[in-house]
Amino acid sequence: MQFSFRMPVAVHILLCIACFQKEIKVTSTFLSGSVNVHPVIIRKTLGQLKAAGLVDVAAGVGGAKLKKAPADITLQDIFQAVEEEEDLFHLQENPNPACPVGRNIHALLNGRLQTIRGHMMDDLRQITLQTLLDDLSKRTA
Amino acid sequence: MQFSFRMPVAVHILLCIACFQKEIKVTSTFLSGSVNVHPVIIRKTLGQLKAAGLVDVAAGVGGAKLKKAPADITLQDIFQAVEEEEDLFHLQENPNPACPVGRNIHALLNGRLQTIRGHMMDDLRQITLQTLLDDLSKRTA
DNA sequence: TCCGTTGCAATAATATAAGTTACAACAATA
DNA sequence: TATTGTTGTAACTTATATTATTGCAACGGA
Repeated sequence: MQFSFRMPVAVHILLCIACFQKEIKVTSTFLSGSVNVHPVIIRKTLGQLKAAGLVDVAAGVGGAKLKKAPADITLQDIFQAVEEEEDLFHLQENPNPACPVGRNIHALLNGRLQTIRGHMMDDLRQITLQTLLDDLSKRTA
Repeated sequence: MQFSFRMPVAVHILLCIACFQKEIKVTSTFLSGSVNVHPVIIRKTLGQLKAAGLVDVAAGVGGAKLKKAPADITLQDIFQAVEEEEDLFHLQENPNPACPVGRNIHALLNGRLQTIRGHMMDDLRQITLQTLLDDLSKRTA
């Protein structure tokens, strides 16, 4: 059990845009070739990133560009743009209210799991696109 | 996208055992009634908890008991007993090696995401079954 | 031997994600 | 204006993972 492609794919997309937007027109077909994911998934993800204000996508002519500086885009921004779930774990919906454990299990776990999710968000916020770009240029040097 | 029932269900099971093991024989049928999950799932989960050394299950006669003190069972123990995945996110398997981003995306993300997962484990380790039992008795008082 | 239970396998049902196809709308341009 | 390449969606299919269900052998005590 783990999170899906989405966030990593979105990061990949944004890195490609950051690297190539000055040289070429970054289309969903181009991105599809680098990420190796279907163009429609790319467009859907791009749409979520656009809705989150992270990128601009040219309507007819095509091509995506970053809307913010890489240092101002965090993994938390990206995560929240593409993942809609509020909870880290799926809790069983109908525990038995006649059982003291069943009656309280949600209350016991919810707060604590939300706290953990909050820490995860804090961690994601520490990583910016610029961090990754710097690391990338080190590796390609 | 989120983690499945498993961990919360396992926690529910262990709490029920802790609460009722002195009074009654805690069978998978009984647990099924409180958690509201199919008995076979209960037995499977119980099997994982047994393999992890957290509970003892009586073979023919039936009934489960804690094998360790509630203060010595952490949510991390439970999580690891029932979730086998190593990675938090599913990375795209075949990015394009001809693209500098595609060639390095795994290296860029893997370490950072593992660190985040490590923090999550640290958080889970801070919560013991005893913590939850104390909270539970406050709520039922 | 009978009974309730566990352990396990096989299968079905369900949910979610990803892939695929099709097509309207858009903007540049020949 | 027609053409071209692209985006934005919707509908459908496929793949995968999780949970539910059924069936049955094995176990241990009454």
